[in-house]
Amino acid sequence: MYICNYVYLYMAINNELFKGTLQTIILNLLSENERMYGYEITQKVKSITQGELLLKDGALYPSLHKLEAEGLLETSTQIVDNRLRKYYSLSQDGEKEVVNKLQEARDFIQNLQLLLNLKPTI
Amino acid sequence: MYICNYVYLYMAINNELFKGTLQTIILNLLSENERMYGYEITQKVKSITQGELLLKDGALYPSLHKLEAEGLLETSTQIVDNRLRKYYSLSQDGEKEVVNKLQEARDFIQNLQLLLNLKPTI
DNA sequence: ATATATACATAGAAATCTTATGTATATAAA
DNA sequence: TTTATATACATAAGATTTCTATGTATATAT
Repeated sequence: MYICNYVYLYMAINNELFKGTLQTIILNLLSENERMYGYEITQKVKSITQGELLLKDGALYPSLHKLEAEGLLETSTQIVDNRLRKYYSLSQDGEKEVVNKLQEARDFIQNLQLLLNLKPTI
Repeated sequence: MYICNYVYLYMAINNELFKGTLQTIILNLLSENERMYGYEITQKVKSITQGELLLKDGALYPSLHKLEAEGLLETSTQIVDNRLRKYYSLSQDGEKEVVNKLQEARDFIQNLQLLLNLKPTI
């Protein structure tokens, strides 16, 4: 446990920049996977970013609960190997919303690149 | 004043995503302009993003003060047209830090694009 | 005259994420 | 066989950032 926490502290990059992007990330992952459970999402994010972004429990679960409360996600529970899994999937509203969120993210990246000179202005 | 606020409310896109990027944006603007004052930064951000990102006073000034307190910015005041201007410029530490922040931003954008499928995974 | 633009500043509220903590089972390693 | 690690969920308290609202003051355009 101790070692584990240390490793995390040194691995985790500055997640500050990811603030506000979590809901979009979750919705997008669920748009390309019929259903996922929380822990699975954590691992997926970790593998996609090669360990650079580590989704914390304290951020993920409240975010999932909020998206469900907003009607964007639906859930179903299942017991696997004696452990509970809570599967999340996009609702109809969720499928609409992910399109909007992705467009917002594109605009955001575009503007950020302009502001930081990370792209030729054309 | 009223009309002005309304216009702002309807123009401003979801700035949620920009959380955490403000310091990097400020430092980068100052790395390509010898010195800038607060209001000038606001206008610059507005023009670069074609009005999509509107930097609020309540975010900008505290952020400038914090960067100064951290020793990344230096200031000099000047009176122009009977109005006070407080010019900010990068300190030596600031010039080093902007390099780090820009690299973090590049990594962030790269990872976000991977997570949102906004780029071929190659 | 009045509204708008310029120019700074700060306090309180809202939102998000981190840290810390809790419960519980399965499996690999010492 | 004890210990650590991985799996799987959850929440409360604190930190940080940004937004909203408010304040002061001058210049300029209508």
